[in-house]
Amino acid sequence: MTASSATRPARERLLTAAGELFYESGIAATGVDAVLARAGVSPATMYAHFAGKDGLVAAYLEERHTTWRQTWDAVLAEHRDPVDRLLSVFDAVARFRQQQGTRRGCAFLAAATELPSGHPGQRWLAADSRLLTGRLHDLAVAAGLPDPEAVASTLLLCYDGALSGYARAATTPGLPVDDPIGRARRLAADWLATRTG
Amino acid sequence: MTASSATRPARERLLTAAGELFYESGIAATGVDAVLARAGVSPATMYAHFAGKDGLVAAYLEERHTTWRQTWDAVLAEHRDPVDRLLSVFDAVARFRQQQGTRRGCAFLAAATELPSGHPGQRWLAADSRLLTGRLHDLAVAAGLPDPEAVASTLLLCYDGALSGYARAATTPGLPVDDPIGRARRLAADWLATRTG
DNA sequence: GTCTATACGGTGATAGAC
DNA sequence: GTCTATCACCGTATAGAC
Repeated sequence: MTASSATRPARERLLTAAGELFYESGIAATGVDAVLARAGVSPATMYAHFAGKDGLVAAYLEERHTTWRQTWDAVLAEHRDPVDRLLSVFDAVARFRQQQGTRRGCAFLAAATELPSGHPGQRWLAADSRLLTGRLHDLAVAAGLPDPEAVASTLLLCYDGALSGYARAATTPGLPVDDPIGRARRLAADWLATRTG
Repeated sequence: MTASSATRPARERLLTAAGELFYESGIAATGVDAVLARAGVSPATMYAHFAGKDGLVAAYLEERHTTWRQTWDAVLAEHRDPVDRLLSVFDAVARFRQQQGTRRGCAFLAAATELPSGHPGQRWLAADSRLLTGRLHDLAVAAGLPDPEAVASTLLLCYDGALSGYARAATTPGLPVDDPIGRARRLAADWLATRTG
């Protein structure tokens, strides 16, 4: 709190608090007050750094997008086999979730349902979709697979399905959730096997 | 339900308006005022029928859950082959979306990200998850498939992935979306084929 | 850059008449 | 049952001092 305020700038503390609260409780349901209280920052300071709540939301999504891309980059660098590189999206999101300590679903899909059209944060939802489809497409091409568009679409479908499983689990007590990401990876791998073989 | 009353009851008009606005614009982002204006109903009338906004939200989710289950029932009754019955969840959701004229993602997954814990509407999110996993499980048993829990989880993963595709498309202009439900159905069918053969 | 205090608007909810 | 009118609150944003 006071110690962290001496070490970390208000802007960073705001982004951290926003990331936690927006992700856990939802964007629309989280008031600016709650973010300010958690960050230990006054309203005026926030408005000196961000263009209102919308700007704070956009900055939160941008930071999350950047971190996610870097995590995927790191995992990608560990693999040389073309199919492993294609499937790395699942390993990367598993690592990302472990790093962030997240337990709910995809922050970008969640934001897609909450943000009104024209919101500055929309840009990062589109960036997430394009990063996923673009990379998966390119990796499919590199693997020499036919119809790389279909490969990207199918793997994205598995990816979204896995993350949606966590969203369901968070709101359905008792629902058995056994490693959706691992399940999605195996499903995608089996499907790829029928195309490479 | 019937046409006996001269004018459509206020309660029904409210549920219709709520269904359209909550689904299209999000629950938290939609004010009660907007629902009242679209339904042509006064505030007091709404509070005579529902226990506040939370009650209206819960009633909206309940109605959607009921309609969805009935649609699935109807599609299920058209098939006798065990695998077709298992895959009917995709045909049913395609028909449901056509009937409702929806273009966005899953209303229950969306609500899962928006509703705070303890909200009366949470019950219907859980009901949706349990309906899906329970039926898929039973249909897998009826089909004589091994590990019916895994079958249900994998098919639910495909189902959620397909609907998430529409959520992405709604917020990412230019993203190619070619029949996610059909893609999910084929993916699930291929995966089932490796288990039945 | 940061804080305290405050103004403003919108939203959920109620009272009372018809 | 339904409406008109109104209230009370909370969340967003700003003004001015340090």
